[in-house]
Amino acid sequence: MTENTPNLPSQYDPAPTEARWQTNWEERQTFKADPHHPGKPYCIVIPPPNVTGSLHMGHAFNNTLIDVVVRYHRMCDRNTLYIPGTDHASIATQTILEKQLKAEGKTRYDLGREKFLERAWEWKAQSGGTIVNQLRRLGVSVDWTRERFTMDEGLSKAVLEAFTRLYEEGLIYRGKYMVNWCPASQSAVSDLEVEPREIKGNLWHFRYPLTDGEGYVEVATTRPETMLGDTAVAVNPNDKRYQQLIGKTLTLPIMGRQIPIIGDELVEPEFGTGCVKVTPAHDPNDFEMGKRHNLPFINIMNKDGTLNENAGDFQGQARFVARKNVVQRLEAEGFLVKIEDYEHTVPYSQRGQVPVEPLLSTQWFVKIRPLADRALDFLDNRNLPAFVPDRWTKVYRDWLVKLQDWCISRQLWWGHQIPAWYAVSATAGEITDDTPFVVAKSETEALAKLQAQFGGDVQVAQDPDVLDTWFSSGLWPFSTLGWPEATPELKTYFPTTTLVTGFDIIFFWVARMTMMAGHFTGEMPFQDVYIHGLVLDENGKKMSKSAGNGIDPLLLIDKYGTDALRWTLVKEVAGAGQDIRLEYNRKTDESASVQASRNFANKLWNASRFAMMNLAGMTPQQLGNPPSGIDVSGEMCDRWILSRYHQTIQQTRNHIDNYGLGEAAKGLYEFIWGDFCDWYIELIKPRLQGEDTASKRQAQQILAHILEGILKLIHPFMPHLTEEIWHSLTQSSDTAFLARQLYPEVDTAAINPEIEQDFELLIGTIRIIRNLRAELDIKPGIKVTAILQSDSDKERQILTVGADYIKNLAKVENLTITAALSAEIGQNIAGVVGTVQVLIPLAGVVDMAALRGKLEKSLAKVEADVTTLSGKLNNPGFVNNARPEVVENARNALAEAQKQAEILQTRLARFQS
RNA sequence: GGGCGAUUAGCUCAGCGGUAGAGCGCCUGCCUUACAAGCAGGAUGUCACUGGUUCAAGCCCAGUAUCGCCCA
Repeated sequence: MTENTPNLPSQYDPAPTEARWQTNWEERQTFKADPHHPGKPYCIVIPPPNVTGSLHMGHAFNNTLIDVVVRYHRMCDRNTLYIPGTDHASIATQTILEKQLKAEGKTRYDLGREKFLERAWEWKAQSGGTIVNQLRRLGVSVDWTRERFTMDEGLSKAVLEAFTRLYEEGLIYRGKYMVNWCPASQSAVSDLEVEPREIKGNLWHFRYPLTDGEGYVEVATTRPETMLGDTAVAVNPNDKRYQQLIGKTLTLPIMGRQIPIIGDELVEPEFGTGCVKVTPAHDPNDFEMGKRHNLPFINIMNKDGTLNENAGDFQGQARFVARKNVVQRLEAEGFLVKIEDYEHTVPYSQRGQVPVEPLLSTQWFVKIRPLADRALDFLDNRNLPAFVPDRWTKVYRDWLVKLQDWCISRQLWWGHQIPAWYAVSATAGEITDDTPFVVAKSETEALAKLQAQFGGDVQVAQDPDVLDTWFSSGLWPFSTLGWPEATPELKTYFPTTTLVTGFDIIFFWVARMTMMAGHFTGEMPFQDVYIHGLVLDENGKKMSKSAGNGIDPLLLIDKYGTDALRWTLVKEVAGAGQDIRLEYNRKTDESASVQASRNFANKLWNASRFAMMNLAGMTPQQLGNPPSGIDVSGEMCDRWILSRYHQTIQQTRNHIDNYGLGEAAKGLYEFIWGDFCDWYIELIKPRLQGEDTASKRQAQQILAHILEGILKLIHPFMPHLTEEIWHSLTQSSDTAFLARQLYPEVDTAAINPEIEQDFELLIGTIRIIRNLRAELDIKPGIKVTAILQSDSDKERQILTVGADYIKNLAKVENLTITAALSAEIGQNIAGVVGTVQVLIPLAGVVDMAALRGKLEKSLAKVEADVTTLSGKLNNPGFVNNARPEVVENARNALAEAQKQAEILQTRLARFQS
């Protein structure tokens, strides 16, 4: 230790360090991008979280993975931009607001649209900062000066531009179609926002009488109330039972309406009775049949799920109340045949958590085929975007192939209001299905257009609906860069490099971005799509709000530090796409795996402390770089650690370049804790405290050089800790940052497999001696005598070079390295490594039986090896067919095993005598 | 019903043709002036099952089972 020892605590305290660097990075605009900066651009846009949400483990995982690759590429001198931002989440946000209103006994209609939106913006301002501030605690290296929100001015402009262009190109239309209606949100929802649920329900069988009095037909349904809107009964035209009925007329019970029996191939004769009731306004299949057979479309339902005037006596009843009453009435009138128990799937609205109602209504749609086909063309002909792991390509492709028109209108207020204006003079302000309209970028423009058509005193009203949130999210990779303006950002950073996201939104989001970008920019919005798995809870279950099994990342950050959480999330990722499971104890809020990562952070902290205590207050720069790997002379361990270091650089870079983040992390862990801390630091301690100034200087140089390299290598994973240590180590000013240093470059000349292999013999020898010491229960402070015998000149040479290492790390006083054992070495115990036999003379009383047992066990293992290896080599099939180096390896292994067996037999024989 | 993934040490997971690995946990011994959030040593496996390909199979192929996810 020197007079310049920095006074650092022996335990790393993440909280103050992390807060300090987060503030510092942001205040100094460390991650602010400059589109005019030279260097190959590297850009990632954040998958925008819901603005009124809060940070959950999925966000933590996603942003950690993104931040690792972003920080890495920034350090590789790419012109890097990571854009943060949030999404307005229309349905989710509006649901929250309406709940708040309900608590006050009000509805949104009591407030009116304008006041409601004022309130929505207030809520956004108040809660919107939450998730953004939580993101800061993850230490993400985003450019905060470019933070965006899907409803901010620029992005709203992009939405307006996209909508009007699609409309003018005939790719957006308004029409009356069957949509998924959520009576809870009172809005249409897309197919993706509907989840099927297995329900134990009933199948009701009814009798409909033939008008001519010649009997009945029997129909079965899971939704009895819809019979009020029936306009036909259908049978399969090939069904012999009913063929003759086609064309006849039925009298619909309750309503008394005359409805035809039609023949349609769609009817499955095996289902129910083979006769199906047809309700064209309330079922997608029936809708198609209705169109084919020109049936009336009778809508019996209001937007809130109650029945309307077309439902006769049942008007005003909620749909499920009406269901009971309709069944009761049918039973009373003798039309109910039977009620069966019936398990079936019912589509539920994800947001509203109620069954959706197929409803015929007027909505806006995107004509999707041209957009999807374009995206498919990019995928098939240019492999864009490239999915990692590749298996997601098929999922994405299949989806695009079968994609149907996208309903983009939502009967909500929070969101981008549809830029369509209607001439409502003739309808007293009402917008009907037939009201003429124009699409325009502003009311002024719309008014001008309508006036040109209808004259000066036309009364206009804007479409009250808003757009699906994903419409604006679909523009995110280019709207955030300034589109439709031709900004320098757009020019430099688009197409973005990579999208990192979970598989759950490939359809929702990824496909919509590729379609929108393909259409508006003629390019795919990113080259690669890195799809990661989910964070599962301690029981391997998906974390979800409804299951209540989420683990709060902030709790773990408070307890163990951000770097520890980041490290845990990354190191558990296998390959690229597997789910990860997080260990967690719900009683104590402790996580063994995050704790292990905290311990690793502390290990690096202490190794750094040790280094700084031994550098005489000098920085790596002041000490100067060590001789390059190939030239470094003298100490074998110096050449060894430099070889290991450069190999680690190479592997880490390769892994990150291929999205193998977990592998990169594991490799770094082994190098830092194993090679660097357990071996190199221990090996150079005598030199650091010794008198040989040249040797000491070289050890200091390498120690400092590799430590600084380690800090750089691991910085993308553990940014705060490394930034902190780097400033101490390099004594850098507050304006320089590790985050902006260059990532270490590999020097392949320093990689020396032979040295590494030789070094394994030394490590093995040290381990054997330590093991023998433990067997003999020799206290750590006591030094022993050891004899190393080998017939191999090479092995003896390696042992001689490394003699001091063996003496120091195995606590050996008298070390003999010899080709031939002298006769009088007396009683001893032995181990074997390579073909070196390691002997420690026995002193005093020891447990002979135990030692013999140990020898016998080793021998048995080695003999088993000999058996399998010689069996292999005696097999001509192996020798003739296997690759030469494989056979060679087997020969060497056999020779070594035979030698080891021989040594152990000799020892055992001598031991017993 | 269609598709995808998983099944390896008590637990969490690597390994994807050439004699089974890591971390945690467990056992033993250590407060060795970087670190007890640590150091050293140790034990632990019909690699889900059944066939097949191969000189050689956790690893490739076919099928079976169990669990999970996605789509209808």
